[in-house]
Amino acid sequence: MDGPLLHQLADRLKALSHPARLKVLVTLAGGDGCQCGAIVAGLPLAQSTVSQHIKVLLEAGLIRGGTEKGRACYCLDAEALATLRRDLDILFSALHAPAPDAACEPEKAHV
Amino acid sequence: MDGPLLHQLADRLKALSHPARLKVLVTLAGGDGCQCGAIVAGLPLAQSTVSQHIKVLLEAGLIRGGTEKGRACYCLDAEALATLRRDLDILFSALHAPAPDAACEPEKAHV
DNA sequence: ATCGTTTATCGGCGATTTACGATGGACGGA
DNA sequence: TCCGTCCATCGTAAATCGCCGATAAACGAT
Repeated sequence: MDGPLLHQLADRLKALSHPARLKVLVTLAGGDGCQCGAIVAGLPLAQSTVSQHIKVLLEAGLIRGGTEKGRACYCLDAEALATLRRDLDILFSALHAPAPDAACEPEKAHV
Repeated sequence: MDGPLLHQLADRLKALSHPARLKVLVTLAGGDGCQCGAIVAGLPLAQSTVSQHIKVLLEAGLIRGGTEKGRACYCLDAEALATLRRDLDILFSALHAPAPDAACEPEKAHV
């Protein structure tokens, strides 16, 4: 887990760090098809705003698609999502503290 | 995966969506102890900036600790990290497209 | 040819983020 | 006591974000 790797991971996490964008992903996975209209309908946001969120997900490489013939058509990039999931697993594995002597519990707060 | 859940997950992901903060977590897991000084030394940032990143992680509940006696002492919140990992697993599971008829490949780009 | 629909992009606004230096408090050592 | 170190906080500047309405492009239908 060195510098560039963390940077790249942070970028993808940033794309996920907004409820609207998470909802877009879940909606796309819902099989309701790929229409953008359906996505807009499911969010309390203006169409232009949703379009921008989609753009963020596209640029992060988490979804694929575009506008084919007047109609938009987006879908999850399963491969990218799998890669992200794997990278997160690596991160969380790296985050397993190696038996800390419990020397770090200032107050543990109102237990 | 409904609204509030996505919102709460997005908040935690936001805390992770910066390379410096990821590095802080990895450093804390490195067992180098909990010193803030060690963290600052490992980052190309000013001490005040690092302190703010630590604050973000604290507020997200991903790390615990504080300043005990002049010296700072932080450590990963293993429980919170485990919860986050589980929530991410739920998300990624929800993101498994249910056999999309491959009807969504506008151009697949320059293959 | 003209409309209505769908979607992306532009311009702008307020809020938030990221970064820094400076300041101040708490502590240990000389 | 007087420094030096360590850390959090404040104030601030620059950049980015999140949102919107308006607009424009592409298309189908009339």
